[in-house]
Amino acid sequence: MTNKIPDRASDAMMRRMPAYYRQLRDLEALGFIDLSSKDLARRMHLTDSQIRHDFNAFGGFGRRGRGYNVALLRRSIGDILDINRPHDIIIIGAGNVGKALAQYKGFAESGFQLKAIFDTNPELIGKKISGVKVLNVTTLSKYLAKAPTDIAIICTPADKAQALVAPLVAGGVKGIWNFAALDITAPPEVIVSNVHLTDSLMMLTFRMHEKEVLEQNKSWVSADVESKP
Amino acid sequence: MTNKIPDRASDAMMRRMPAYYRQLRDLEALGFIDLSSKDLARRMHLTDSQIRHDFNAFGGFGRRGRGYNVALLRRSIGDILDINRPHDIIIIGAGNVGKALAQYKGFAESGFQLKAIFDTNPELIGKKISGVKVLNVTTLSKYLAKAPTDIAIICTPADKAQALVAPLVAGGVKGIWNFAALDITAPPEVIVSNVHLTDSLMMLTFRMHEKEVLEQNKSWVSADVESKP
DNA sequence: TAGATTGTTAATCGATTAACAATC
DNA sequence: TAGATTGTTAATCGATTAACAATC
Repeated sequence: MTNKIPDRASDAMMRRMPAYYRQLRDLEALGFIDLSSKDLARRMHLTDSQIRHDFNAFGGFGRRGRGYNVALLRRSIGDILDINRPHDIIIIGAGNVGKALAQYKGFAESGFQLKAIFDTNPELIGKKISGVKVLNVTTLSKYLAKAPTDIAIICTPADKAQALVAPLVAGGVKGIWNFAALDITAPPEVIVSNVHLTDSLMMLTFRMHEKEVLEQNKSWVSADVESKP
Repeated sequence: MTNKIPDRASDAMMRRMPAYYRQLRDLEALGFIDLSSKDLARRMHLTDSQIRHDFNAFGGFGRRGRGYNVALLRRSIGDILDINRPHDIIIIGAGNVGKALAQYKGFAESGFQLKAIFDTNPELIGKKISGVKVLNVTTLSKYLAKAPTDIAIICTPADKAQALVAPLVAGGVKGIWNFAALDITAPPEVIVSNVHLTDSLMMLTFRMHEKEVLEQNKSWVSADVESKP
């Protein structure tokens, strides 16, 4: 309500925001009207204190004694995430990853509208992937001049990714989601998110291995304790 | 060297580990022999202090006055991540996401070997996706009994995901990477990573929007300053 | 009103950074 | 040896949690 001027949100908080949104969307669909921070905390395995703290960083959307109105809260967080309006996106690179993302249903459900796919492969250019035309990447700048686009998803080979940044930025793209295996950099007016799919698998094996080691240590310790009379 | 008994690593540190590994792999390929925490820090936009702190949580792999041996450090971090050995993986669900992950080259390069794909669609069962057979999901338990598997990647519709956990755990799977649109839970002996692709897009629009708002506030402030005589 | 629950400040906890003795 | 750089402890910073007055 208070419409605070927020500082830049921490990464930790930013990561929680979409989870709040999903949870509230689900609860709204289930017919929930009001919800306390305590209830939400239980569902999301967080503390109620953290939830109130997070929401209050943006001004506070609750009513003392009553809790939060689910629909209002969902809309407010949607505003903060800027997903209460549609976003036009394009995909560059129609290989495995690009094609899969193009066919992915979840984006459209959240208001991300795929408008075009770009590639260099003459066999793909002119064809459609899930109803969206594949265009020649040489026409990218011309396309962006005509069709303002919020977000570009880069799914090209690693060595082609960085070169795309300049035309994208010049064309007015404000966010880049990069799946190419090499981190790209962009001027500060553009947000870049570099994704490394194998990193996630490595984090999984790291935790799997860590658990093994910790359990091994635990049993050493108990063996040690047992060996003492 | 000291082979410390580590605590559970924080999420923040865990996220840095694969990035260290990639960086060191690249530097090793480029022929680097020694590397100081300062050099690595510059390359990765971290502080040297944090890097030494991170490495020392696992025992310390450097030599005072000389820095770190790149090959040794890469191998040590590989050990910590447990990626110096191959891992067998299976994919369950051969839709868009499952198929794309099956065709993704990056996994094999990091020692993640796709051994089987499971689906319910009779048209897919028996066919191959990038050289790997699609099996009937009803044979999953039988398969796991014969072929011990480290990691399962779930790419099924949301309502099918949770039911897979029991057979996977019973079959000895130690890690689950879940792309289904609903969070799954598993007993504590198994590591689960729930991925939400749209969350990443929302974080992008969040930062894009935040930047807009912050800049708007900045110009209000400067307008305010200017308006004062 | 009494009970509930927020908004918000203070206390705590944990992660990052700084500093420097150890040592190559 | 002198210079460099780690390993490690202490200081700082920031995020999370606790507490409670405000108020529905």
